[in-house]
This record gives sequence, structure tokens and C-alpha cells, in this order.
Amino acid sequence: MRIKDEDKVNRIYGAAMKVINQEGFQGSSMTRIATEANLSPATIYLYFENKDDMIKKLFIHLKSRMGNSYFNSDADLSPSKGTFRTIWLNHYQYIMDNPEEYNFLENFSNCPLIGHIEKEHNQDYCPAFEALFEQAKSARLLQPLHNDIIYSLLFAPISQMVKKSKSEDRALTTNDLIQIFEASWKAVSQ
Amino acid sequence: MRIKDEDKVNRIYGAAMKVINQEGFQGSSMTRIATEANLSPATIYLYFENKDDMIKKLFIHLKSRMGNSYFNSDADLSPSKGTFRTIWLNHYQYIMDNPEEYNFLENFSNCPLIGHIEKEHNQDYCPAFEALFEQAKSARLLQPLHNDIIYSLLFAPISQMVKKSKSEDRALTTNDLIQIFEASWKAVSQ
Amino acid sequence: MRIKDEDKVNRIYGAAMKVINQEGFQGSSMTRIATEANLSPATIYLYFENKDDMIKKLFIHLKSRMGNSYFNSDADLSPSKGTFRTIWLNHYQYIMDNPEEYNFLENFSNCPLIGHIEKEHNQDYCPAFEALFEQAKSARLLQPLHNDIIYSLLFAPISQMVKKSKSEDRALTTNDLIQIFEASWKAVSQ
Amino acid sequence: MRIKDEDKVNRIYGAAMKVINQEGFQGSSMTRIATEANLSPATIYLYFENKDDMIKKLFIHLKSRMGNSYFNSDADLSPSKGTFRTIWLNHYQYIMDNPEEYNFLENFSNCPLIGHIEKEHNQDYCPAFEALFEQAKSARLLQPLHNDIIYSLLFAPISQMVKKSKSEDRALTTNDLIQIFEASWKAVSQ
DNA sequence: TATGAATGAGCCTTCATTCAT
DNA sequence: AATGAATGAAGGCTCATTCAT
Repeated sequence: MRIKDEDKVNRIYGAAMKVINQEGFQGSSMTRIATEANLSPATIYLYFENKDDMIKKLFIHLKSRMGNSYFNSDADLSPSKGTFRTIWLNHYQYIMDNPEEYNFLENFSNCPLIGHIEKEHNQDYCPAFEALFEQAKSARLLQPLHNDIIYSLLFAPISQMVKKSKSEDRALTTNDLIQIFEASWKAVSQ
Repeated sequence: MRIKDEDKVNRIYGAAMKVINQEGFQGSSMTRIATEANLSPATIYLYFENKDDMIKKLFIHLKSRMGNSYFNSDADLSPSKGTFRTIWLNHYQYIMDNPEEYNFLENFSNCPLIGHIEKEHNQDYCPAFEALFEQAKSARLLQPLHNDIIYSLLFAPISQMVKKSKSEDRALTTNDLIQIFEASWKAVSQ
Repeated sequence: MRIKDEDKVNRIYGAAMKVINQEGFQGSSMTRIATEANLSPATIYLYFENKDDMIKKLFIHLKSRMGNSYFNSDADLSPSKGTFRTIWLNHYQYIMDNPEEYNFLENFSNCPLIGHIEKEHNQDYCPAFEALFEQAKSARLLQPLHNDIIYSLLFAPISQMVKKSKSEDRALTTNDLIQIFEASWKAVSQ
Repeated sequence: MRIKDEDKVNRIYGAAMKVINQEGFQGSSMTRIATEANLSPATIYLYFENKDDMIKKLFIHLKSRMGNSYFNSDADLSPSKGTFRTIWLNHYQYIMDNPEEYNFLENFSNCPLIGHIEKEHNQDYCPAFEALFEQAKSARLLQPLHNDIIYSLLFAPISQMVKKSKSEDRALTTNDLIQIFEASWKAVSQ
């Protein structure tokens, strides 16, 4: 008998993401995805219960990848402006390098199918954040705001700018980046 | 499409939005939407070329409604922190009051179907903004940043917070609002 | 708009029965049945909820047709051997004339899908039988047996013989019929 | 297919029958049957050409089992009413004891798939019957009818009654049995 | 204009069967 | 011989769209 090829799951993930981003959720038929992954549609069902299951698991998979990407340089995590700038740039880099992934996450975190997954997996993908935020608040580096608020003030603007720049085919300059980070930092720092 | 049936178009818009938000995009069949609007599916095709066309026009319609809502109080538009706070709160209020509409816009502004519409209609929905931003920059109220950047710094965080609070069934307090606005304002003001 | 053609249901019934008898239950796809009925598969779903629903309703429809066939000559129903012979021959004639229908009923009255329908519809298709049997027992024409038993003794043998003769491509002679009826009558008569 | 694996064939038969009776013909996938038999689906294909082949052989296998059951008490086979009563009761007992098997045989003896098998195997499963019937006719115990007719008169009623009683969850009493046998006997005896 | 009936294409999923070990 | 992975074809059903009134 053949050996189950665990990497096949990743091929499916990749194909699904590609198709969904290219043709939209509507156009993403299982057959289309299977073709993209060089598989028979039936094979997908050896690895996932059904389409919903596949999408959900893909979502979780990507969410975790994105969470990890914030800290992908193994720098120290001492609470300093520099640390936050690094993380912030990592985030920016991730969006730029993985536009399909990010797009997918953005598109589907609000859809009903995904909705209730987030709650279960919300905390496990970036526990490191919580710690860092708390330390920075204790050190009076950050304002004493709820973590969610800090997170929004820090990352939402750059995320939106990247999306806008992509949709308008206009790249962000280094100067843009500096301006956005400095302004975002003003918002959250003490 | 003549004036007297403009109402029918609105009924279709309303039904489409309701169905899409209730059942998700997948469940939004033309027949289902027609039923919701008390129409025959065939009738929809008298007013729209096809489903894509309908969705696109619905999107533009809502985008414009949202753009107008920023200024729905007929206050003055002199460039002051108070004016921005009013606009900011109008935006917040709109999201809270029209969650279905906002949800729809958020969900679909990034999907391939919608993607290229925005460019054509990006400017027409808030020309007033441009003017206000320019004035405020001249008056050294706002930092000399690109309007898109100001827009992101000002509105992206609150938008994300509302989404998050909705998805977690946790309301934002008045205190949250004040904190978020003040921080956002710090980011953009001089 | 088009007028819903109620006769279409009968076309579907006919096509379904034909296909099922020709290719067996396994081979009876909705598409195959639709083709046989000169319809689109989707059209069937305008008249039936789903395949099961269609089969069930077909079963009930045929069951009732068969029930009526016992009495299709408007002869008197006085309890006499002649009456029973007439009914018995009507039954025989029905099987011979509608082999597909009878076959269908025989095949599926024991399948799980159908199983519980019978109970609901068992009595309504031959209330006349009950009355006749009771009268005949009172008149000491029939033995005082349970109606089900009389029914089985009277009709099961001929039904089985017809099936066997069909499957072996050997017709029943008039003499066969007389012998079978007379023997069956001996079984139930007093 | 060699002797030592004869057991595996029986495991397959058992599993197939169990699954078919439990889930109906529709639900009886090869994988499901293989699982029930603690085998790989591929293994079934070492013993049978394909699914049809398996079903047909299962049918023949069971038919022969049932044929033998008529004579499972090693009583004498002298042509007497007592002998026929014994055989008749054996038949009844078999149906009651092996409802799944009997159900399977009843359900599929008329389906197109099985149809033409019977002819080939009709005679080999109860050659003993032929002899007994002939002797009984010679001895003027039975009427001079065709064996098929005698067979139908004798066994069809009780078979139908058992099916009916099962489908209505109502057991046959000893009295019922006596009545049915005596009436059936009246039909065929001289 | 307006409609309900009708449909062909396509979707998700399953299944009998084969592959490769 | 035996198996679990893999698959192409097909099935039930839905849907955007058109027909015919």
C-alpha cells in the first residue's frame, strides 16, 4: 500500500488558498482546488471531512502561521520601542510577502463559517503578545489601554494601508512606512 | 430603469443585503433574494444584468450611503478636533446602527468580484473628506501626511475594535470610545 | 409564465417506474429518469422534495392504482364464489397487464425506505375488501379466519406463480389458472 | 480461491448481508462491507470479480442454505401429511430464525441484477422437493398439479404472512400457524 | 412589466475499483 | 496474499438564468 503523504495536506492548503484568492470563494469548487493540487477531488476527502472542515482548518493553519511571523526574527523581546518596531515591520513584511494568505484571513475572519472558530483559537496563536504588552504597560512604555485596543491602534492602520496600496497598485515607500509607524506609536505610547 | 421603479431596486438591495448577512454569501440564491423582496426571480433581471452586476451595484450603493453617513449631522465642517470627533463618532455610530451594511462592505471589499470596482468609485463617495483634510493640514491641526494615511490612522482602529467586539459579543464602553478616539487623534494631530 | 403541467407528475412516475424496472434501483439516477421523462433533472425537484419523496409517492400512487384494479369491473359484490373469482381474476389481470407496476410494488414493499409507509396507507386502498370478507364469513362462505390470512391464501400463490412464469418466460395456461384458483378457493372456503 | 480462505469468503458474505440489511442496499458500499468483515476493500477483489459478482454469489449461497433448511431435521421423507407439516414448519422456522437472510432473498430475487441467476440455479437447491412431490402425487396424497403450483399454494401464504407480521410488529400465534397450514394443506391435498 | 415554470451546468460528495507497497 | 491510499466517474441536488405567458 501507499504511504500517506502528509505533505499532501499542505499542497491542498496551497491550492485552496490560491484558487480562493484568484476566483473568490464562489468559484472555489473542490474539483478546481483538486486540479490545482494535482489530485483527485476524492483524495481531499481522505484528509478532510468536507469542504467546510477544509476551509476551517486552512484558516486555523494560516492564522497560526501569521501569529508566528510576528516574531520570526529571534530578537529579544524586551519592551522597547525598537522591539515594537521590529514586530510591526515583521507584520508588514508578512503581509507583503504573503498577500494571498493575508487576504484570505482578512476575507474570511468575518464570514459566518469562520466566525466561531476564532474564539477557540484566538489566544493560542499569539500568547507572546499578551506578555509583551503587559510588560510594556508596567514599564510605562505603553499607555494603560486594553490589549485589544493597543493591538488595533498599532496594526490596523498599516494593514489597511497595505490593502489599499495593493488595490491601487501603488507601493508604500520607506518614508510612508516610517510615517505610519511613528504615528501609530504616538497613539499607543505614553 | 425608470424613476417609478426606483423603489423596486431598493427592495432588491434590502432583500439581498438581508439574505447575504443572514445566510452568508453561499446561501444567497437569486430565488431566495427574490422571495425576500416579494418578487419573482425573473423580475430582478429586469433591473440588473446578472447577479454579479447586482452585487456590484449594491456594493456601490452602500459605499455611498456609508460615505454620506460621516457627515449626517449638519454641523459645521471647520477644521477642529471637535469636528473630527463628530465625524469619528458618526462613523462609529454608522457601524453600530448598520452592522449588516458595514459587514457586507467589509466582507466584500476585498473579494475578487468587487476588487476593481473600488478604483472607479473610490473618490466620489467622500470628496468632502479631501477638502477637510487639506484644510486641517494647512491649519497645522493635522500632521502633513497623505490623506490615505490619516484616514487609516483615524478610522481603522475603531473599525477593527467594533468588529472584534461584535464577534466576541462584548460591547464597547463609553470609556473605550474615548480612549480609542483620543489615541487615534494623538496619532494624526500635530 | 408557463402553466404548471400537472400531467408532468405522471410522466415522472412513468419514467421512474420504467427506469427502475429496467435498470434496478441502483441504476435509477435522477438524471436517467429525467431523460426518460424528457425533462431536466431540476424539474423533478419542482414536483418532489427529493428522490426518496418521489419514490415514496410513486409507491403510494401505484398501491392505490392496484387496490382499485381489484374492483375495476363494476360487478356486484355479493359474497359468492363468483365474486371472489372475478376479483381474483382482476388481480391476475392487473399483474399481467402491469408487470412493471406490480414488480415495483413487490420489490419495494420490503425495503427500508418504504417500510413505514405501508402502515399509513394500508387500509385506505382496499376498504371494500374488509367488508366483503366479513360478509362472506357471516354467510359461512369463507372460513372464520383473520382477513390477512384469507388474503394471503387467496392471492399469494397466484402472485408468486405469475412472477415465476414471467422469470421463466413460460405463460400460465387457462387450465393453470383454473387449477390455481380452485385450489386457493378450497383453502379459504368452508 | 483456495480452501484455506473459504472462511474469508464467509466473513465477506456475513458482512455483506449484515450491512445490506442494516443500511439497505444503497448504504452498502464495498468499503463499509470490508470494514464490517475486518478486511481491506482490496481484499474482497481477490475473492470476487466485482460487486455484482459478490452479490450474485451471496444470493446463490443463501438460496442454497435456505433450500437445505427445509430438511434440516433428519426425519424420514415418506410422503405423508406429517412430513409436509414438518417441512412447512421448517420453512417457517427458517424465516423466523434468519430474517435477514430471508429478507435479502425476498428483496433481491426480483431485481434485474439477480433475475437471470435464478434460472441457472433454480433446480439445484431443492432436488429433494421434486422427488417428494412426485411420490406424493403418485400416492394420491397431493392433487395432480404442477410442482410449481403445489409449491406456491403451500409456501407463498405463510411467507407472506410472516413478512406482514414482521412489518406490523405482530407475532403469529400457534393458532395462526395451525390455521394457515391446515388451509394450505386443504389447497394441495386430495 | 411581471411572473412562475423550466433548465443545463455545475457543485459537493461518494463509491467501486485499482495502485503501489 | 493483503492492504490502505488514491482516483475518475457518477449521483443527488441547487442555482443563475431564460422561457413563455
